[in-house]
Amino acid sequence: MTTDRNSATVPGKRSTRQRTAVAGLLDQLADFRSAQDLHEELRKRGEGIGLTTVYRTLQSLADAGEIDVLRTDSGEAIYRRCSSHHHHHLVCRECGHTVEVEGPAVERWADKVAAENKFSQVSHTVEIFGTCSDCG
Amino acid sequence: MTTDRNSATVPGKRSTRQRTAVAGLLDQLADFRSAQDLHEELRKRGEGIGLTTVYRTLQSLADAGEIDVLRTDSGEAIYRRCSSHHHHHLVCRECGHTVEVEGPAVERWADKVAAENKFSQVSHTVEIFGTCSDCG
DNA sequence: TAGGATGTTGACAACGGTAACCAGTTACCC
DNA sequence: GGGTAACTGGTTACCGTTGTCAACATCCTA
Repeated sequence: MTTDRNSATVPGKRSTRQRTAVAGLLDQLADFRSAQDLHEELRKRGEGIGLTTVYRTLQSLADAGEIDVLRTDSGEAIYRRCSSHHHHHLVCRECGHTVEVEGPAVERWADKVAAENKFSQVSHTVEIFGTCSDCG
Repeated sequence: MTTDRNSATVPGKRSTRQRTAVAGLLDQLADFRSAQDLHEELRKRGEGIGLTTVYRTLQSLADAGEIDVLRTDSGEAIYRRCSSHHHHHLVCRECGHTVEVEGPAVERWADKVAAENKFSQVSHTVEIFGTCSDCG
């Protein structure tokens, strides 16, 4: 263990009850969730926390690379605590269940395509959506 | 030529001046553009057309598979006329310049990963973003 | 080709997710 | 413990997008 993953906070930020609660909830959940979803869950658990604070906290966690952000078809942002190394996702459309996947060949392919077309500062999004065996 | 690509309209829909204008503009543009962007461009060209109509037309074109839809980091939808076969995009973050790319190996990889995890009805999004040589 | 049924348009209002504001509160450092 | 700078959260504002509905255009039929 290189870092303390639980109750992980963003360096340079103060440790508050609210931030701890958001980080802690994300640690427990395996699926991608929307900000409003997380806010509702926190209140359901008795955490007094404002929606604004949830948005702010998620944003700073995302900026710090602590969590991953995806967009649903409707354009809503969804968040999930992920491992720190580069990876992609296999996400169930029904329940949000997520599997982290790796594809070294895909990384190489993307870099090659970008280079062939003289693009620089390359990033890519690769997400696979489907219906998981529980929902199938 | 199997189908008439220019002035392409959606089957079952009436052919109106506004729909023709939107489809025609998309035919001319090589880059991904937002609905508001397209609306502004059409008005600049003297086309009387409402923003609502632009949104509706883009939606029906997208539903019919006539155009591709992507989401920017900010969640805004952007649209582009694309070839009909399955492909992905290499998109310039600065100017929206787009290159259609293919990656058979990526398709196979995505299918394999999904199958290994027992996911069905699989789709995937693969987009590469970077800075093109003109903007670099 | 006229006339009507029905799909389409567009100004406007509403909506939903997200971000800005700012006064009150809290964590951190000495 | 006390000062200060960061944080919180209710509220308001924002922005992309969609719903509404009366006026209108298209297309079919006679």
